[in-house]
Amino acid sequence: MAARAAVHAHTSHNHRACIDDALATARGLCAERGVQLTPLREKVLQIVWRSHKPMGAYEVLDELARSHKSARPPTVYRALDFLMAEGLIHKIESLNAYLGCIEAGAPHSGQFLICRQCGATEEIVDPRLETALEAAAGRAHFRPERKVVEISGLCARCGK
Amino acid sequence: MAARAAVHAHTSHNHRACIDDALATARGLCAERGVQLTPLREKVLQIVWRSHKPMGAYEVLDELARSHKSARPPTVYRALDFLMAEGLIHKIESLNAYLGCIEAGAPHSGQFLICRQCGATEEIVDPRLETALEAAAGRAHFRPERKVVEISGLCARCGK
DNA sequence: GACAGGACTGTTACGTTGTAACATCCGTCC
DNA sequence: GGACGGATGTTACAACGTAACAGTCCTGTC
Ligand SMILES: [Zn+2]
Ligand SMILES: [Zn+2]
Ligand SMILES: [Zn+2]
Ligand SMILES: [Zn+2]
Repeated sequence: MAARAAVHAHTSHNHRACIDDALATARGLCAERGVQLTPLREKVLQIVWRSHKPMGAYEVLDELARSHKSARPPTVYRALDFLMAEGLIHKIESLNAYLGCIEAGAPHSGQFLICRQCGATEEIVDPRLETALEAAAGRAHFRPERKVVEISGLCARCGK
Repeated sequence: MAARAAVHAHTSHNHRACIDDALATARGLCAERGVQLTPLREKVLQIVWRSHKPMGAYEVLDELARSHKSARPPTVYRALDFLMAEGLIHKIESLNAYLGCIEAGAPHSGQFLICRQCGATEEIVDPRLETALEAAAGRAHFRPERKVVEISGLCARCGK
């Protein structure tokens, strides 16, 4: 797998590299696992990765339909479901939208920082926060499986 | 404000007391703030509090319509929006459903433990987790405003 | 080569969740 | 009385998501 640059969603950067990296990683993981990253699924992944802003399913559909006339809601949702199952994208529950995963291959629920100003959403992988979540659940005698953490506010750039 | 029993959502308890307490607290807070907890809004709050399972807006609507023939989606969404604005209920984003707040009056984003087996959802107010969220955001130079924390899994009872 | 099975995609139709926009009602203030 | 602001009534629609069945394509088997 290609080395991953430490890019922050809200900063300007060579986003082409983000996309190429995500696609290469996805191809590698799917090959390893013996699942099919079909052209359709890859195209949807590419569309989701067009930016660091979570993208709604119908927005993906509109994009997809430009090159794929037969695209319908199930087309998109099936691809999104596949990509989520393989850990290649996340759903942002508070926005009903989807975002490329920056740590594909390492199973995890995402932790997200969503800028309400610019929309850029950064996935963080913070072991201390993960520990705190486990501990909080443990104190309540709860066995956690999926952890949704979505923090909205202002990113470094928009926060002045 | 009435003293609040430390009740866990998944355990059996005198739920009537939960409801009475929530309504009393709501009336007190709205009076203090000079906002109107109208009969309609109070009824919706009561319906949301019927259980410790998050309730969908259309489920609320069905209940409400039994006693309020003119109820329509906007009727319910306006009441839910008011109750959220006053911090009397929370929206559970991962379920598109609504839950009574156990700490009304103390402004906070909720932290929730959602049992996938029995559906009971417990709101926790865990200062250590809160601190960890703030710290994680801070390390990313992010200024948090709203924090969505929804942990799904098995509650103490369902986890065997 | 026929054929059964499985994975993927096409297609139609519908279910669920949420909102815009405008009308009406009602109490308060001048 | 008349203007206003807050709350509710009412219609229509937008946005998000899924069920169900049909077609395609590949592959393994006989
Ligand atoms: Zn990028
Ligand atoms: Zn991720
Ligand atoms: Zn209770
Ligand atoms: Zn609360």
